[in-house]
Amino acid sequence: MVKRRSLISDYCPSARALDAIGDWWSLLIVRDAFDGMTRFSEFQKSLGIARNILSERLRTLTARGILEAVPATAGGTRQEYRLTTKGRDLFPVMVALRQWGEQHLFGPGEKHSSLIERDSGRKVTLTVQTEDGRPIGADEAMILKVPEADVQD
Amino acid sequence: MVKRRSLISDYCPSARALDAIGDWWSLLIVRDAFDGMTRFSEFQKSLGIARNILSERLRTLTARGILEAVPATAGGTRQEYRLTTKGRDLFPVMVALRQWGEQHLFGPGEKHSSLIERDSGRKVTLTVQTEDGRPIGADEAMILKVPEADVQD
DNA sequence: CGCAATGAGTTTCATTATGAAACTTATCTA
DNA sequence: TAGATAAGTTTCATAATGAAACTCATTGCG
Repeated sequence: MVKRRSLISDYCPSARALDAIGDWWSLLIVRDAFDGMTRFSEFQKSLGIARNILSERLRTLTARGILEAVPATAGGTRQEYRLTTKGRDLFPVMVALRQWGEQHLFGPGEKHSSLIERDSGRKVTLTVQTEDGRPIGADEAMILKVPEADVQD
Repeated sequence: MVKRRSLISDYCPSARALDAIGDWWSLLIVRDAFDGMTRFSEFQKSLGIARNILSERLRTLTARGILEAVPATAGGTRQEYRLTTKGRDLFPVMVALRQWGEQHLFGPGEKHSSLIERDSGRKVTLTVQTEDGRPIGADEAMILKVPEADVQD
């Protein structure tokens, strides 16, 4: 398998995003990180991921600035993996995935975990809207491409 | 490589969502579908994906009800792949990925395509909020787990 | 109409990524 | 201090992927 073509030079932000976190495990690790997990073994137990793969993914996520590795104890060699600001900014992505999953991947009456506001207990939702706050749907939006003239090879 | 463990029975909607569309190509195909592509060769050219893999992915996305295959011409054997309602409901996921990509994966001054409202030309953004419309951040939200008692093995 | 070009796949084969298990240090804990 | 746990790394078998060649239908087009 010739190494997968990188989309890092693509001018579509979604493509670059998928290039960074679009592999199988990364977003699951990030989900667990949002859930408060920080240690290698926590991720490993939660996801059932092979330890060599987890090791590689944590390294990559750290290299990409989504997680940061901080020493768990002073002078120790063990690490804690924490979300960076960049990582925490993936929150809307997680919420979007969750919302779609709730809508389409659970049977009626089937239980699932929920995302709520800590203080009020209210359900958290996500809205696509224009700058001035009007919610809109996919059919009302369009992609404005980068003009060819501005794209350097 | 023993077949990847499915997360379809996970009670976390994000995990199920990733199980459905979390592989490398699926969301890129969906992105192109949002962009109006419908034909095998369009996807193939746009993504540079191997044709056997594209074939398999289109089959899977169709089986999962995210795309639907409709005959391109009456009596013909060629297909058109169109987003279903379930597929179009992935719009917020795409917007979330795009927004994160714009924020974190482009240098200052580097051009990228933009998502705008067709009629007004206004930028489209995405907000995480409570039911009553107040925007909130990741730190104000928490996951409410399914009580163990309600989870059947 | 007939033939070349294109579209939409499928098959085959080489290579890479993944998973499981065993192995290695380092760090806790009783 | 010894045994248990944490955090990896190495090794090996297997599955997933990619490229290219191949197949068969459809489309142009002269």
